[in-house]
Amino acid sequence: MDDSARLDATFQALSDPTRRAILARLARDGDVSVMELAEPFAMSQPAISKHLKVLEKAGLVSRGRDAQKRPVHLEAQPLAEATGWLIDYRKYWQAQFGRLDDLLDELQKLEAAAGKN
Amino acid sequence: MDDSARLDATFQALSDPTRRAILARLARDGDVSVMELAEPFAMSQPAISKHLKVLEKAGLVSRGRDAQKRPVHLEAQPLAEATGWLIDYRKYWQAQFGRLDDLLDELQKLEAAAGKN
DNA sequence: CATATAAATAACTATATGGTTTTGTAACTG
DNA sequence: CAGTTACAAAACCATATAGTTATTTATATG
Repeated sequence: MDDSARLDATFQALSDPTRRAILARLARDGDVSVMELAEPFAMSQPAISKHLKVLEKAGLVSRGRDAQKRPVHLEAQPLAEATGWLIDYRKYWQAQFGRLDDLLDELQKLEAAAGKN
Repeated sequence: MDDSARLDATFQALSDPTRRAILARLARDGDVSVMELAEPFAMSQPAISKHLKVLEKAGLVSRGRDAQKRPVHLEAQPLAEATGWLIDYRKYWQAQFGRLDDLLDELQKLEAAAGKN
């Protein structure tokens, strides 16, 4: 898989709110089993397993083994690559916020208002 | 469209190499007509128009009017929001970059100065 | 007015995506 | 060994996506 295809897979994986929520959960709680991940969602276990397969193909998670459980682990490398792509555009989006600290302020407002996705 | 849906649309728009190339072209050359955008691709004009519709729905481009031409303009706001989402994971991906460029340096300085994290 | 250019729209096709329910399997437990 | 838990795999369905060719619309020009 070349760089472009990896970015395809990463952005595609990030384009679903369930998958972003899974990543957020892993960032908060560390490794989590599939059942524990599925619990908050109004969705069947196989649906979550499918989302995990998408995340795994993008390299955003890896799987371990603990008895019957397959703990899911966050892998940040693709997030770094996606960020790297976006950083090339910073001169365009920086202007939207004026200065960097304005960006941070804006982010905090967005998160406070949205309750973090 | 709420924050989550906007992120969906943004990441989904960014998940295609043709659309990323279009954004890169607009960042380099400024506003560009549809025909000029289509030229480098082995793809029909309607296919490019469809990609532009995806980008426009995500708010990543806007359209002007110049005689028959509909110049395409880069809109960076959604890139800022996507970057904002990724920045929440920086502690995971920071290690991946050796020497970071000025954005991240500045981010770290700001945070250090503010006594955060 | 007739024609050319730029782009959008329509109609169609093939494949991908996101969900379901059902079934299968690997590992523990009594 | 029988049952349970945790998960994956299969089969199916509806909708979305990415492309095509053909047609239409808007604007400009001879």
